[in-house]
Amino acid sequence: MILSKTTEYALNVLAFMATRNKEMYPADYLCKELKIPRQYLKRLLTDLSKKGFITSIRGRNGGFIFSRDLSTINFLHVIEAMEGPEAMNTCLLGFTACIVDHPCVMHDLWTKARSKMTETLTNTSFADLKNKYDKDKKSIAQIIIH
Amino acid sequence: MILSKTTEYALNVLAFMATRNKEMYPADYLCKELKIPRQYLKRLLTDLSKKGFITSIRGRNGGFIFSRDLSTINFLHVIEAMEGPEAMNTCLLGFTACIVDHPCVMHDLWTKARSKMTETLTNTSFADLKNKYDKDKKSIAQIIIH
DNA sequence: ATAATATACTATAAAAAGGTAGCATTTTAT
DNA sequence: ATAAAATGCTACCTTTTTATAGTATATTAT
Repeated sequence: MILSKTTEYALNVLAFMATRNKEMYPADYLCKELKIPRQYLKRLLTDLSKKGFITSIRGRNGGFIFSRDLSTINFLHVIEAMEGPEAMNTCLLGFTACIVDHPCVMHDLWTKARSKMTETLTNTSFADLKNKYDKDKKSIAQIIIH
Repeated sequence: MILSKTTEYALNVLAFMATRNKEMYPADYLCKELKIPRQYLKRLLTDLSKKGFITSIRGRNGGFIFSRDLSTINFLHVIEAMEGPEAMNTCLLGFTACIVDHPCVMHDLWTKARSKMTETLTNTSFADLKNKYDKDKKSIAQIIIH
């Protein structure tokens, strides 16, 4: 499963923000915690806020917060926002003409297997992530290591 | 699902070679049929032969043929050979430290969903692909459109 | 007011992926 | 032998992705 580094960063940032209980996440703080290149992360954060996942607050004491309830954002939302709406919908063989009317040889098999995955990505919101994190924290010392 | 273009080309070429009944596939022929950039494809074919999927035969009347039985090559083999052995095994959140001892928050869920997919890729050999192609060819006019 | 601390923007550099061109080498039909 | 037809190799170019630097703008504690 290969997502672009940028998408991984995005999921990483949002997962971090979702599981901590801070009121505000300044870029520099996130940068330090997640070891993502400073300027690149800043641009990513601006991008994520333009995409409606987080809200930016400028000025002293500013930073970023989620702009809507964690339960309304799932993993597929983020992946598709970053990689394009068709990212999880492409033909395994790369045939542009592989569509319902003219499926390629792998079509049925692939669609079935892939849908299992996107199902998971759709059914998991960042609220679920937070719940799991809060629950597991008690038993496992370090869940996200960074 | 995002594979690199090169990996898509690789699957495309091998799927094509597996389903046609030619004795030999010269690079120029594959290039014309599959519309993959000529020189790039040549390099890819050399690469695929070095990786043991196909054998190159030089000189007049040369070209490429599968170097082993179609039933011994599955889709995961090719994807991992192209993208690296860990390609289908990476953490969704991109945490390098997400391992069995210290799983990340998404680990269980993700591993489960993903394994459904790799299972399909493992269980489908290029012989299966050929069988499916031969069977479907009768009912669907054009299965692989290019 | 002003200094401190944020994000926003723009331009550019570096690295990786994708693609091109030309020539060398190998094989075989003639 | 030789020409044709194939792969092999190397160097380079283009595009995309990732990363950096510097400056502008906004907000607020003091």
